[in-house]
Amino acid sequence: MSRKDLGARRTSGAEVDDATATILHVDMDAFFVAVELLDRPELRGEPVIVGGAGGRGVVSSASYEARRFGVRSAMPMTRALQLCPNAVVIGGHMHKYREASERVMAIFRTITPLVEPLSIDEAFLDVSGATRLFGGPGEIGARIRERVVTETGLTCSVGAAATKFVAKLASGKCKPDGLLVVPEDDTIPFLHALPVGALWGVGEASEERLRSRGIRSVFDLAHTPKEALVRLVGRASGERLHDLAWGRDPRGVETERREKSVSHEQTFAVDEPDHAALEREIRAQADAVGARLRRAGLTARTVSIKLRWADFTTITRSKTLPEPTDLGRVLFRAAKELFDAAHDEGRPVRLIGVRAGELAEPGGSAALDLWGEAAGDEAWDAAERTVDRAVERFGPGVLRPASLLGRGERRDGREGLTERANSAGDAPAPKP
DNA sequence: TCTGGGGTCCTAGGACCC
DNA sequence: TCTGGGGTCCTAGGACCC
Repeated sequence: MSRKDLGARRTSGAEVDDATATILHVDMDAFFVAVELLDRPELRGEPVIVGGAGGRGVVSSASYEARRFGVRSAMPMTRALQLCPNAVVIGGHMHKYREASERVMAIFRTITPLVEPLSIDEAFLDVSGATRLFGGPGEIGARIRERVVTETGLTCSVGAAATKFVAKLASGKCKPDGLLVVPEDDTIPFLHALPVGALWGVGEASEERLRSRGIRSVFDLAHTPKEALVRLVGRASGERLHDLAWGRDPRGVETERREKSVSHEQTFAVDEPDHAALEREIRAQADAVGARLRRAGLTARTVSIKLRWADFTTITRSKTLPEPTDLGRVLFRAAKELFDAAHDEGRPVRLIGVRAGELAEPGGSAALDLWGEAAGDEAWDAAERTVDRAVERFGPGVLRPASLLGRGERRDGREGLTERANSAGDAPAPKP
């Protein structure tokens, strides 16, 4: 019996009690490849790989035909082509995948507003409030699968369970093009049969450490004392793993998540030894990061750079800015400082990257930036126009000159601005 | 085989303050 | 005079995920 049949059987009727399995995990099948095949139907049934075609490319997505040869995502392309020399390699088109992703997520949102996109090609849905309208979770899962394929031409797999991580395991288990409901009562036997590596957060390193203590299955994990796990993999992971092994996962479906950092990085086709060339790359990356911050209406308070040498050793260097910023110029200045201190002239660099962290909605700080930009040498009315711009950009509720710019709020010691700003906020003031 | 680009989270140590 | 413990912030590195 194929997995597809299994999925169909499991949800076909009354024999499965799905009332408790109200969290759905929907995962698109070989997503990037599937989107490409919409434009190139003649490749259907062939081994197809989406990924970096160059010497240093890796596999992003592989068709199931290619997977039969052992091709996996994140595998170096050279290796993939050794395993499967006849594979058709397609470079990625992220905009197409993003568009397709939006269409699919929109379908989910017609079922329930409680949708948590987990990545470009998967999402959690809380359907506990949708059962009256659409039937049980199994029925809803089937409906979603049908709608996705008829409306986009893409297939997906759906797992349903009482908790997020079991739903995700379930969708993985019935892939591709399947559906699996794990009722709450079946959770423990379902989990305990899995290898530890199946658990979210157990990668190669943890799996190896656990194996060294004879812990191979989730059953083994569940029957290992929590403190022993903590000693093996750390406090947070140990406690979480122990909970997961007993089906405990209190996380709800969260519709809003705010990004915590924005970054760009680049691996060179050939290692780059030239300091000036590397600096140009950093400048371009810092500008791109700044542009993204401004578009998202965010500011960053930390800047980091990442350097990977020819031998693949990787370092990061970071610093906290005196003021949050969304300006590429400011990000670059900080990044260049870090780079100059970290790079030995002439040492070949494989990868370089810039990241902005500690993001915030620019309640006060970005408004302060605008003030600061204008105030350096500028006249009073220029500063006033800046306030207008800030209000226009962030809304009147955000800018509160008296409290934002009042006593001791400025951390850069530009006293004159504080003084003038105070006057502006409190009462009309004479021009200086 | 030789390892992308975008992220998140955790740990640990040192500085600093109370 | 010498010593403590806790909290917070900053930095670096690493595991992990898609």
